Amino acid sequence: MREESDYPRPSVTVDLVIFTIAEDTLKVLLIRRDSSPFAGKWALPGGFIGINESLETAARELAEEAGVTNLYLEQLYTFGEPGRDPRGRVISVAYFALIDAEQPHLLASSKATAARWHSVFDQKLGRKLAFDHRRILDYAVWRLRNKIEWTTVGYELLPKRFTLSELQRVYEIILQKPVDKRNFRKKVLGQGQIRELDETRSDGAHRPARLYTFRKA
Amino acid sequence: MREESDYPRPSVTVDLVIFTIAEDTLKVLLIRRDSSPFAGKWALPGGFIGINESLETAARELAEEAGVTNLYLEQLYTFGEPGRDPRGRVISVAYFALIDAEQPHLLASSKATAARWHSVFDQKLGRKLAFDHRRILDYAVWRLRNKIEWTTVGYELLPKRFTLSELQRVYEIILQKPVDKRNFRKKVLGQGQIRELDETRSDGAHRPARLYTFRKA
DNA sequence: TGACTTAGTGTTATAAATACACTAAGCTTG
DNA sequence: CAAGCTTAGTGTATTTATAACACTAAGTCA
Repeated sequence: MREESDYPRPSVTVDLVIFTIAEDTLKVLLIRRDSSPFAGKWALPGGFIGINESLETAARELAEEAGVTNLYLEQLYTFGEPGRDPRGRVISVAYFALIDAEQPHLLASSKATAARWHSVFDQKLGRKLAFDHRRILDYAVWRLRNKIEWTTVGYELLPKRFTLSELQRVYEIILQKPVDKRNFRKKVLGQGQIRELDETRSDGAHRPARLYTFRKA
Repeated sequence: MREESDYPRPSVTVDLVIFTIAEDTLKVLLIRRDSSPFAGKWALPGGFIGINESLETAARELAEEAGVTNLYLEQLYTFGEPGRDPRGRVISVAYFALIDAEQPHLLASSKATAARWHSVFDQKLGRKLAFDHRRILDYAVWRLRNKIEWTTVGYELLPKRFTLSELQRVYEIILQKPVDKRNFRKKVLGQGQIRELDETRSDGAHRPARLYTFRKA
């Protein structure tokens, strides 16, 4: 076992995969790089960690700088292959974040002008990504798909009040397959995780939908 | 976003949680610390990563130094709270490893004399652990429990040829609860992941057990 | 050779997941 | 203001997975 750390140290960064639902698709927040390497390509928001900053705090600050707050955050994986960053050895602790469907609109007014939401399912996105961010993004999508099947994390992508159809649509977008309406409603209502509100929402020439809210544990 | 890394860099280590089954319990490999901090306490095998070494390679080398080879390895989580190591900022990428039930016996003949197998369920173990290794170990046990319920990772804890009773016992030890023999056999045989061998093993005054082997995907 | 001990085997009941089609209600427009 | 449009909302039957449960089989040892 190597003893003290007089060895050269790698840099440590935090990279963020921030998802949201917008325009009927799953979007990820990317920053356009204006300098080498990968100038002109798109990258996950990321930055070096402060020497006294916890990983999660670093992730939250990064999100704020990108104009996004109030997020669900969890550690995803640590990517540390030598050579993944041409500038030198960089180990990146990737985090996975979800924000609700109202926030993305606020982004336009943020200072981070180079930040843009991209559809995750855009086939052309792969070739536009810097570093190994394609792989990180793929892993994050895989994780999101697993998680929404076994947990209630999908609610993090919706505003406080939502309709069951909206919730179902979130599942369909993420899983990229249709979901049976009756079975879906049976399942989520049976879970006891959402509360029916005394309110409905009308939007368009059809029956208004009941609103629900998520009760956190 | 912080730009170049002229900031002070944290140290990065890899820590290993190596599990095996021995003496009818789940064991973890620990190293007795002979120097400060935490002299006399037990720690997970760990070491600083080389500047050109991948995280997984570092983990495998670490295992070899501890006298263990041929392991199932997967990344567990990255622990990076400031203050988790009194010597300074140390970010540790923890790996989770399983070795089969024959290897631990080889350990006695290895050079790593300070290495010892400890029962994970020993109540007194918690207070003997250095750093935040209690937390890392708890998380690894939690992960192992989840994994054996949804995957075939449990087979990694057995030698190439094993009986169904041995496999069942692995599950009972890890889950710390009894498992129904008939349902268990139905499930694992139905999975198509193991192959029946034309061989049995006698050990003691009872009917000999059929041997099986795991077919990897 | 009889007793002991672990190996090995099926069925029934319960719970969970799936497949499937019509009525309800507000809005729009002619 | 009535007819038609559109999405909201609801129940049952089938299939599949999980859980509970007890006896016979076969080699060893005394």
